[in-house]
Amino acid sequence: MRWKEAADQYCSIARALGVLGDRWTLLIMREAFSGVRRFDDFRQHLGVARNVLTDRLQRLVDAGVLERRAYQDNPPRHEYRLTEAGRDLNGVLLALMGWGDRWLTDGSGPPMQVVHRGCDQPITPALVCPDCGEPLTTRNTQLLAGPGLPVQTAKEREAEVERIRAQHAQSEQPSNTEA
Amino acid sequence: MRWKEAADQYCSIARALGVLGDRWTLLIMREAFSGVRRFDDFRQHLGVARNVLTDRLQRLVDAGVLERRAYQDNPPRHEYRLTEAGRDLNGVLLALMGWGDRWLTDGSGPPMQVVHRGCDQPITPALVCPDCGEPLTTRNTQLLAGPGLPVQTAKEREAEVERIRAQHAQSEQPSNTEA
DNA sequence: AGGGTTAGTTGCAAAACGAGACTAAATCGC
DNA sequence: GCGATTTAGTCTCGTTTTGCAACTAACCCT
Repeated sequence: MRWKEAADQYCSIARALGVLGDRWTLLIMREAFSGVRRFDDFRQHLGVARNVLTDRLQRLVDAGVLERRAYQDNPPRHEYRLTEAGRDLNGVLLALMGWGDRWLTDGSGPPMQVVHRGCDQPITPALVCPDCGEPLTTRNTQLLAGPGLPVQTAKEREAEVERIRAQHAQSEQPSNTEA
Repeated sequence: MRWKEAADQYCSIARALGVLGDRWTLLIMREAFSGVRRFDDFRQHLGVARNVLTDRLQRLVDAGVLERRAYQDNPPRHEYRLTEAGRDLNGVLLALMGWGDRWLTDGSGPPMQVVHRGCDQPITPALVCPDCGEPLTTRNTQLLAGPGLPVQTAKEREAEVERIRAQHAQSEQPSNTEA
């Protein structure tokens, strides 16, 4: 995959990563969420090289995640603001933060905490079924082909899943009572 | 930032991205979630270079997200399996997929759909407050310093947030009724 | 013995990145 | 009025990281 092809894949994760999937982009978004709008502030907070920052901001603007707008005319100066699509990345960032809190802690607790206005105390955001409110896990969810997946592709994937499932039989044999 | 420093930052997003934040890693995890365990299957599904895949798998094992275990002895062959930390990335991947579904669609609908066993119909996972069940947005949540953040760092950040908030006053002036 | 399978390693060329110098246009201090 | 400063970049160059293809290793099948 030569990375332009990300958008062509029949997978929203791949598409999303085509926009967001490099070392800096999601950190840039984190800064944007914390209110940063200006080139030099992004640069200093992150320590990212100028040319790289230029490139990433441009991509994010192209992807419709940030908006470049003038905040003064003389001399012309621009700032980068979250669009609605950008604001909608909230969930991705919270999910990442939660995972980091749970698995990459140094023992002193989370560096930052989410507070829900109204409840007014630290929470750990939960990913739930919008219908019944139950938390979603690997075991109680399933990924099925949607309308955006061509039938041919769906069939090929189904066959591949079958082939791989067959491998699992082999691995489970060595006296493993484990799931 | 020279990328070893990710783990040292007082930010769980940065820490998480220190493990997951490159072009391939989250795609590798997507494959792992779909049941893939073997080197050559990862390689063929993703089209990633062998040496890069070797490196990424090793990092994921070091990070405790995947586990490398033998599935046969003669010749020795290994497979890569999700650990509990790996399985817990479910939320991150679902968040990414949801965002991609909403903002990077080609008009034909989502390629894949989440089905909650029990409800048995396609859902869009929701990120909610675990206490009251209300959906979390940028506007009804707040990030505050947690116990893992040194007081000195917290103070510095507070001052910086203040400086940046001052910039916003300038931007809002040009006859913008917008929030 | 020859070919196939699986999980890599190695070497080399191409692309991406990092650091710092440099530019442009206007304002600030004096 | 003049040099320093601010902001948002661009340019250059040396280092890293990738991608690709060839090769290795250890075993199986026929």
